[in-house]
Amino acid sequence: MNEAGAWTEERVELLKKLWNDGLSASQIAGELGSVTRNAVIGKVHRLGLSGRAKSPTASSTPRPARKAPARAPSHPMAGNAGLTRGANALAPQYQPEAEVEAEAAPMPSEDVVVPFSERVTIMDLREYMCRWPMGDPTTPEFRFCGARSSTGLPYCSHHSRIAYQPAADRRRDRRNVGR
DNA sequence: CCCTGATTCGC
DNA sequence: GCGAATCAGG
Repeated sequence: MNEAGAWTEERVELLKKLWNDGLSASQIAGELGSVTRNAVIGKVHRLGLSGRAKSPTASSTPRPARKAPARAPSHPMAGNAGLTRGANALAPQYQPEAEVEAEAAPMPSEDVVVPFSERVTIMDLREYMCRWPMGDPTTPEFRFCGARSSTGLPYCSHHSRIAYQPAADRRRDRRNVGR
């Protein structure tokens, strides 16, 4: 029996295939199962596949050898509270590369349903909150989406798609993202 | 707040 | 060789 988590020929081939196809490490990890995205990335690098189609900024990629916390961080970052991320195996989006669809609707007036509980006023608006305007700005009932937005972006992932009109999202069968 | 890949380093 | 922890960017 093949041990789950062992890099067999099949898994490596699938890994290379998916990686070459443009899938993200987390997605590949989710597809393979029993492996985290870190494992996938680690294997990818080990195979020498790193950099499938990333920015040419590689030239300016100084790798200052980090300190030496390695795996035994005597003390975490000074003042880091609630930052418990790390091996997050998730499958968010999936974009092969040529997913053209004639789904270019004439802009459906965002019939998106945003929970009121999510809506916030300018006072409660945070940097990481979606600034998608909702309602009439001239009325006191004007609110913002308030959903979490990718740092740097003014809107949440959902409204970003509407704002920038990239393309339709392609759902991907997600497996157990346990570990 | 979330995600992405890249790198390091203990096992 | 493997992968968690961590970094750095988006």
